[in-house]
Amino acid sequence: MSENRRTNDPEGVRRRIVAAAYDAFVTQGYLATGMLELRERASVSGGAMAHHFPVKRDLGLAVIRDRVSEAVRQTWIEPFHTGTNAPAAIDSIFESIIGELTQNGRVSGCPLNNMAMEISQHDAEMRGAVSAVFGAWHEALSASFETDVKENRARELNPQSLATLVIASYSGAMAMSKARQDVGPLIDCRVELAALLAAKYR
Amino acid sequence: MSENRRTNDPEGVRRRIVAAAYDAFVTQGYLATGMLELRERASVSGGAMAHHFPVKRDLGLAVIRDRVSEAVRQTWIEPFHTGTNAPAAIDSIFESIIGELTQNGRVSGCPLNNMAMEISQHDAEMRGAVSAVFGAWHEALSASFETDVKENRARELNPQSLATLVIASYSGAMAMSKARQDVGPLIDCRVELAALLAAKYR
DNA sequence: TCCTCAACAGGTCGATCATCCTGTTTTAAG
DNA sequence: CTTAAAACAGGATGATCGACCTGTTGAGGA
Repeated sequence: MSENRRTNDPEGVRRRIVAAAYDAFVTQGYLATGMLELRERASVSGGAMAHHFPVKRDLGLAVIRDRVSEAVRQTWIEPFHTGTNAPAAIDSIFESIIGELTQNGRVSGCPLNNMAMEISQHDAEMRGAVSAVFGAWHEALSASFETDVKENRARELNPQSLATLVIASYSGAMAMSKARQDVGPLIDCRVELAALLAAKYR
Repeated sequence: MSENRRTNDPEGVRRRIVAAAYDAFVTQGYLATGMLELRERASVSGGAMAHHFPVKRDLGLAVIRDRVSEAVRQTWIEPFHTGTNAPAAIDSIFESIIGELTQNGRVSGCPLNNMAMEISQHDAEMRGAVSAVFGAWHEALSASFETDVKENRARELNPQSLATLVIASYSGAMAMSKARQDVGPLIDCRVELAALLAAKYR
């Protein structure tokens, strides 16, 4: 009956906060984003914020575990379950990411890498959460390489170290592209990785 | 005659501030380091700090232009002027960095990459300074590759994109090593890059 | 010697930060 | 229906941030 009935939607409020925090952390950084700004972005009161995330650190952990890991999974793990071989999937991922960055005009960087660089020396638990996402990413890639070796699509190939190279070159290229605000480094790495993988897959 | 005679050493004070800021920015990050903390680290008064660096941004620019660029030059550009070919120099650089990180026990990351990730979306001028260092780095590497091609030590090689791959994979591997606090990713990339370059240089 | 300004000392300022507090409303168990 | 706890509202709080202020001391040119 009362008009301004109080919202009582725990999961929804929590999701709104985490979503707003993910956007802000990825585009501006963790430290550069204040809790007050997040309250406004998510349209929640101080009481609601304190209830769901008493300290900022908890929110950082939730963003990594819920959103960042999901983003990595969708863009870098899911494509390897479509049946194609690893080089084709990798090239397709680079292509779509370069396309997205080109059309929206600015490079905000790899979400995982952004979080990793800023927090890994401050908080051991957040560093662990970031490390776990890197681990899952690396595992998916190396498993894909290993499958290709077992099914004789490739040979003379170390799945572990090659997966590391792919992840590292992507992360580094994204960092360079972010610093230059230009997708050139990503394009270069796409070409070089494609040539490198083609050599191993023939 | 007076005992606590005031120090009057502009260059010295400035160098102490920039040195302290470089250490702090690289190990903790730019935003995580306060001006008060830097005053204490460099043992300078608020007046001296305000005189040399009225705003924090000026200090960030000085650190990038004086220290970060010099660090990149010493570790990643100087070795290519010793006469050896590019792959040998690159492998040697990886070896020494891995050795240093292993013996001092912790991974604080690539100074350039640390600064780049944190500030490139906040300040256009600092982003430009970071971008210039990346540019010098890339130019030195690609010039070294080009020399090797001209003198028939290598062929079928794109100096530009290959240089990007080397820088990106190093930066990315350093980011991963920092997140995991383990030099494994750097070792993997060293091995993979050595094999890749060996194939192009035979 | 006088004088000007860079160099430095020490403290202060408002703003913003993350966190916490009291009080009220909703939910759900008993 | 009662009641305890979760969910939320709307501030308040001390700490810390970057920036700045007035005053003093040094160096160097006229």
